[in-house]
Amino acid sequence: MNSYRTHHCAQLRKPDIGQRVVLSGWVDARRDHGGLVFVDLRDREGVTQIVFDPQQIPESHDLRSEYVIRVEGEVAPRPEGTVNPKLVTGEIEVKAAQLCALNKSETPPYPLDEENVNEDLRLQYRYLDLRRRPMIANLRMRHRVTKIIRDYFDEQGFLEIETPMLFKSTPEGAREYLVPSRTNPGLFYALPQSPQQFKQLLMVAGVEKYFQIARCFRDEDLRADRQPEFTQVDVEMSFIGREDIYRVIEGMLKCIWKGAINHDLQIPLPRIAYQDAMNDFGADKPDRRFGIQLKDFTDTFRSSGFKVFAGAVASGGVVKAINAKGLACVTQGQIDLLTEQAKTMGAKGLAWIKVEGGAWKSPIVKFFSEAEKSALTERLVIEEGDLILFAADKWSAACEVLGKLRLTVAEMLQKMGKLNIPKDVFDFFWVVDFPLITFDPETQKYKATHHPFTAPVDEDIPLLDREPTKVRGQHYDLVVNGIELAGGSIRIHQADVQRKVFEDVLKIPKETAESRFGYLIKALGYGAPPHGGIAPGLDRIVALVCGTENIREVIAFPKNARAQDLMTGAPAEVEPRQLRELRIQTEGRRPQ
RNA sequence: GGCCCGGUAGCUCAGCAACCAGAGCAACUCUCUGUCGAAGAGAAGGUCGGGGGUGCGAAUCCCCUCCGGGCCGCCA
Repeated sequence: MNSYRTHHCAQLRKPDIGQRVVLSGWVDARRDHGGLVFVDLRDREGVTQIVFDPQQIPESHDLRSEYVIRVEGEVAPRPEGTVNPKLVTGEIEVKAAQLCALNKSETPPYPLDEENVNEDLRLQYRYLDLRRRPMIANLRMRHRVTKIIRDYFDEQGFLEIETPMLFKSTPEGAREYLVPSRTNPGLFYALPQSPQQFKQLLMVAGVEKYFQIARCFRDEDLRADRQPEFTQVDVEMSFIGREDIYRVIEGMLKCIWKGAINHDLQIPLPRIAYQDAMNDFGADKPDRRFGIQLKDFTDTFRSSGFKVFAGAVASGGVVKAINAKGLACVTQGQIDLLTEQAKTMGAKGLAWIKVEGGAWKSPIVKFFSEAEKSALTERLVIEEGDLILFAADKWSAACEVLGKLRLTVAEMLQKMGKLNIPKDVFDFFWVVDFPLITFDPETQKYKATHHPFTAPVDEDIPLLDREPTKVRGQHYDLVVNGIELAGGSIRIHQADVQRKVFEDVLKIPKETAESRFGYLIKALGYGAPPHGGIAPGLDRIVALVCGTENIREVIAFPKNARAQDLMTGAPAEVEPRQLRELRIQTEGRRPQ
């Protein structure tokens, strides 16, 4: 028998009364009555109340928060009226016969039962933070989800295969973390942004069904749902099409939601086209849990007296609007903020109408004809108290601006209590029919919407040369509640098509394509099977089932917004000797 | 790189030009045999993030700067 414990701290119940037990754990709370001392003893599983008689055990007065102790004693019923219904062990207590202090503790830098504590303090003392009940629950949930995923893919005949962390730089995508090579002075590895190319090579190798709980690295700016290192459920299959991917991933989600939070997901999931998502919600990952859909008024304003709208239409653009129901109460300051937001996204301004006191209050409404007004009233269902926002621009720009404003006004309405989004709704769906390539105005070049290995939809292949932006990719995103949870595609498996995409469509010089991706094209030439895959974000999945929006809450040791580890102090300076070995010279730290 | 919010005791926060900057909790000392965020008493704890400016007077107003968080850009 283990000498530290016979039971854990959430185990003892009424039937155990009279038993001699040993418990070990941390002092969660102490209530010293002088002639009687209560201690809530906590371990990973829960809390049990210990009662000390200080006459028998005088050291019980000296216990403090987070001391580690071993207690031997007898399970006793709590006296009439002192049962604690908040604890599963609340009907019993342990009368201590022996106390052994295994370790003392410094006074914790912040109270562990406090909900709202500065996150940098929590990150600095992460080992204490993880002792808190919600954090233990999150770690446990992550373990459970990961196990469900492994079991699921195992049952489906997948092999879990590890791929290298030290990879080659492929600067097309996200900024990479570079690792200098000592044995090849002056040369660098890159940490993978994802195991994309290796999993395709595994398909060429004939693995057929691969998955991996894979760590990925991206040296980009952080967000609440973005860490520099994060985990993907990386999946790839051979001899399949898009439908097979949907089926496998939907099955995985159903198992996770059932096993983690006992929630029954309805599958198959709905699918919406990229074009429709943009038209109706102004986003390729729309949050459909609330209405406020975009409406198109391009035809209404084609020959309008309001030249801003008519002009936008004349130059090939569109006019779109949303109705923020009940938001006419916004202040001018808030309108200015919304305008500012629209401008940062490239809009020249923001046209709006407040419906207040039975009148349309707006600087532009005087330009509108009666026909235009009635079209707006009818199609936007305008009523007293509404706020209408317009965008007139190129199709994609107008959609994106209103899509972002839609999220902002929904947030404002939520804060005012005028919009309620239930917590337990999971609106899952697939977004499909993305354009294969997009024109990037910044570089004035075509670039892959997803990545350059994505296969075009078969019947669109003839358009590759003539109208490349019309070509749809066999790409799919999994979206839930406005969050992109996964993205993937059917890949190009013919070397000549892959070469054509690199050289003719993306205009990557032949030599560059060869040096960066030559091994992949070469591999495709040796009998690559048709294949495709997807990569759901594990951190986001776990955050969803834990009910948090911040993935730092479901990562044991996350980085802060500057990608620093506040506990260990990484990143840090290194010894000059280390740099010499790597033949690296630095300019030192950037002066602050 | 841009915008927004925040920084006052160990923690959470109040104070937002005028007694000497406060409260709750924690820590410390003491009292107490049925508490469960124990209670009561006492004593202690502050470069008001830092620097500069305006004022008779600044935690409070202005400027600069540092730190934390959120968002935009960025994330093939």
